[in-house]
Amino acid sequence: MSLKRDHNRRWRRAPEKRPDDILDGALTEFRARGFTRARIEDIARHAGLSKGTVYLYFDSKEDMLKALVRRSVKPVADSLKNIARVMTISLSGPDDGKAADILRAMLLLAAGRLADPKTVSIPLLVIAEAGNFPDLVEFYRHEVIETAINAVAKVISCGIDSGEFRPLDAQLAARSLMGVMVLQIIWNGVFARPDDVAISPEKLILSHLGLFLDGARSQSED
Amino acid sequence: MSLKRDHNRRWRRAPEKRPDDILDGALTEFRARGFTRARIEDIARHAGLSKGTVYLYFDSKEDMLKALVRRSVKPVADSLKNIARVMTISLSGPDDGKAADILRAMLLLAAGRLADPKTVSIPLLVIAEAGNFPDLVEFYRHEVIETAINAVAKVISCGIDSGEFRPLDAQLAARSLMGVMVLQIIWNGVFARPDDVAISPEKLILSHLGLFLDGARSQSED
Amino acid sequence: MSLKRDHNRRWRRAPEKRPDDILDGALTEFRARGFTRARIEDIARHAGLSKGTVYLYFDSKEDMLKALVRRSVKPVADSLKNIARVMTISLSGPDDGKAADILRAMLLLAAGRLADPKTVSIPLLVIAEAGNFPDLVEFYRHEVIETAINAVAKVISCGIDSGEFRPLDAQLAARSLMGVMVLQIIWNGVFARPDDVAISPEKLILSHLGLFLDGARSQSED
Amino acid sequence: MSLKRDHNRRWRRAPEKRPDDILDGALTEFRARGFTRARIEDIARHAGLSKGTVYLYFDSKEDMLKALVRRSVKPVADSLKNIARVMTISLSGPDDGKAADILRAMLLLAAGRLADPKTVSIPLLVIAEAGNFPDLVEFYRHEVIETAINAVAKVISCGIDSGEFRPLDAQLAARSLMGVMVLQIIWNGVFARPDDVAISPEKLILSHLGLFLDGARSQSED
DNA sequence: CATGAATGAGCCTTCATTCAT
DNA sequence: GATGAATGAAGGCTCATTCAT
Repeated sequence: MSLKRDHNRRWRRAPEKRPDDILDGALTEFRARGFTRARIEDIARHAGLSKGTVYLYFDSKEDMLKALVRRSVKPVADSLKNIARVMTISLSGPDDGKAADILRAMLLLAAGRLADPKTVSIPLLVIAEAGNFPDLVEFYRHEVIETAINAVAKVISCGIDSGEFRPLDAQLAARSLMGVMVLQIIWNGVFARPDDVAISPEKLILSHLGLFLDGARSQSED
Repeated sequence: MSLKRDHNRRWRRAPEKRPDDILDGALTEFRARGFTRARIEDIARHAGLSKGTVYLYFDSKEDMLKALVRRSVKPVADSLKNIARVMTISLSGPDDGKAADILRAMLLLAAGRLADPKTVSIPLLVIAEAGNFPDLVEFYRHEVIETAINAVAKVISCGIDSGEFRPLDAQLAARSLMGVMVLQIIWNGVFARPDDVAISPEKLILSHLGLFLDGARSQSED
Repeated sequence: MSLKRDHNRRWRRAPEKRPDDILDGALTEFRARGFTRARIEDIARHAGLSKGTVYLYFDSKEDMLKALVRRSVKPVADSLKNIARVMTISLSGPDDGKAADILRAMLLLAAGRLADPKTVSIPLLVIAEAGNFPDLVEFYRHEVIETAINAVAKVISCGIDSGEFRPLDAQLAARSLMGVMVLQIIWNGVFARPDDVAISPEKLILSHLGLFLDGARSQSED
Repeated sequence: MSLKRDHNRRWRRAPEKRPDDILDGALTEFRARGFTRARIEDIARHAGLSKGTVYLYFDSKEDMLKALVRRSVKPVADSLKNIARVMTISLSGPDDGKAADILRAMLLLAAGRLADPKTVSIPLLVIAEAGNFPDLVEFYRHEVIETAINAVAKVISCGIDSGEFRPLDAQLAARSLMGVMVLQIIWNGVFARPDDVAISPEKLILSHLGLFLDGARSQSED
């Protein structure tokens, strides 16, 4: 048994996981060196494969990028499904603060994702390569950004309708709410250093939500 | 033959403005095709120069990127100087809403900048090339991000101290305030389409500020 | 799982015919895409086999090409044997026109072959890959070209000796006779389009032979 | 003066001749190793240039092949123009043997070209790469083959009309006439060895023409 | 100073060949 | 025997940079 160990360096991982392993490697390299400068050979090495092998799973480097973004969309969709569930539960609860609770659930869920560098890297990649892959940008905008903003805006609208919030432009308010997350993605993915006192996403988001909700509930004094 | 020399040459600018022209061209190309894929020849053409000539002004493509970012820092510093002036004026005014007014001035100033694509492109470029130029990132973090956040946080702190705002974590609150701007930069620079109904930066920021200020002034109900 | 093994496999031929099937596939691909660009996998598919399997029958792609040419030599040898038979028969016939009859038989036999694209492709392949396989060229020259030309030249010599033809350089005259066939091979294999009014090889050859024989029989007026 | 000799190996040849030098190198390599296996670097070396430089003159390897064929068409057109001149002169001469003289002039002109390996290589290249470049084949067929065959056929037709030749299918007869040349191109370009007793193109063609003319003038006995 | 021809390092992609199953 | 996943050499093309003019 142990004799077969690492024989000729073939067959290291379960073949079924190859595409995913490759995408992980691609993500790492794309983020570290940018799409253009990332070398297929390095990506392959991350997955314990040789250069040529990745072409058994992906047609081109561009294809990898697209698969990467596509793969990152699923979690967003799943998240939104979860939120819908929270929403349903919440709607059957007591009358006050429903929208607030849902928004909190949404943002905390998102905050949870911010901890995973793999998740955070994708939007950064899309941003970095925007100029070269307009269709990718369009896809991401539609499947992630608009989907998420609209979901938040809808909850805010409900809150306004039920009188929980004062009248607001829901689209703008949604952006007010989402902005911090974007800032945090950029911060963590681009500017944060290992030696930084990491800002807790939860704290940040609860603080933000506190300000937002108080503001949204108050009668504007301005 | 030699009579033809120097004809149909385009629009020879004052040599003193050359570096700036080149940087403008570089910015355009860097944003359109990414740093790696941008070609020196195209950058040169934007400035009405030939390939070789840009090397009289910059040592390398990398050098151009760094100069570009360095150049973009000045406006930020200038802005903050302006804010300091506003602050001084405001402090000599009536007692209420001073911090609020300063914050409004700061954000509107920033909102004004968001309209200029040239300004907006720089942070996107830094984000895109973060992996390849750590020192650039560090420079930008220190000279722009931290400077700006700290300025905002300081004003918020003043507002808290004067009782204008309820007790808040000024750093977190500053991020709450700045987030929308980051979101807007990303949106305009990456995802917005020409046919979009453009979101007015002023409206967005005033809406955001309204929520923030109301929230910051209220006694938290949460 | 293991139950599915060996299903939807295509049409398993008798293993004895494999090499020939493979060579047929190789010929098809070599002609369609050139030797270098032909892919083993495609060749294998033509024979209903998988990539690896062809290596059980041939050592390399180069080996396939050589086998292909070797295989094409047999029909030439067979043809010449047939001609020898015709010659024998003819020799026992009446005295006039013997050489002419033999030449006619030879050319018509060859003309028959010109209709088969598989036959015609081989010399084209040899021509195309001449630079890369000098030994192949040498082999083909010796086994096919020289053999055929010499056979024709020999018949012409007989015709001269018997007075049927005027004195001629038999080698040159043989080339005069064979040239049209080469032209026709090139034309059909390279330049002819599907929508062309196909030139009948028989007509062409009989016309050619008519000219040649009249010329060879006449006393030169030039 | 001699100090500048070979300085940094730049500027060896007259730049105006570069494209032609490159094409010569390409022709050499294409013939020696086939289009696919020919390496740009080797082609460049033939012209005393580096790899990248050839891309200043040609867009791609394919482009070189096309330019090569295009370049080879001009001599053919020029030849045919020359023949037209010969034809005009001949027509004003004595009545007998006009068509024969013109055909002799045409074939001898062509025979002269056969001595130049550069000329002979082109059709071989077209034949070798036919499968990969159908448009090139079409171009060559139209601009060279059909043009030449039609020119010959036209002269033969004149000869028939004037009673110089017996009734013949001019298209087939033209092929009878041209075939030897094709054979000779193939022979010289593919099968001939340095140690062969070279067949003189003139002898071959005069012999061929002798047979052809005698045959064409005689009243068919067959 | 300005030019742009020339250079050559760099990398994606293909595919013949191998070999564990 | 048969398979097809894996390997890695090879080469076309791009473009930052240099430098003779």
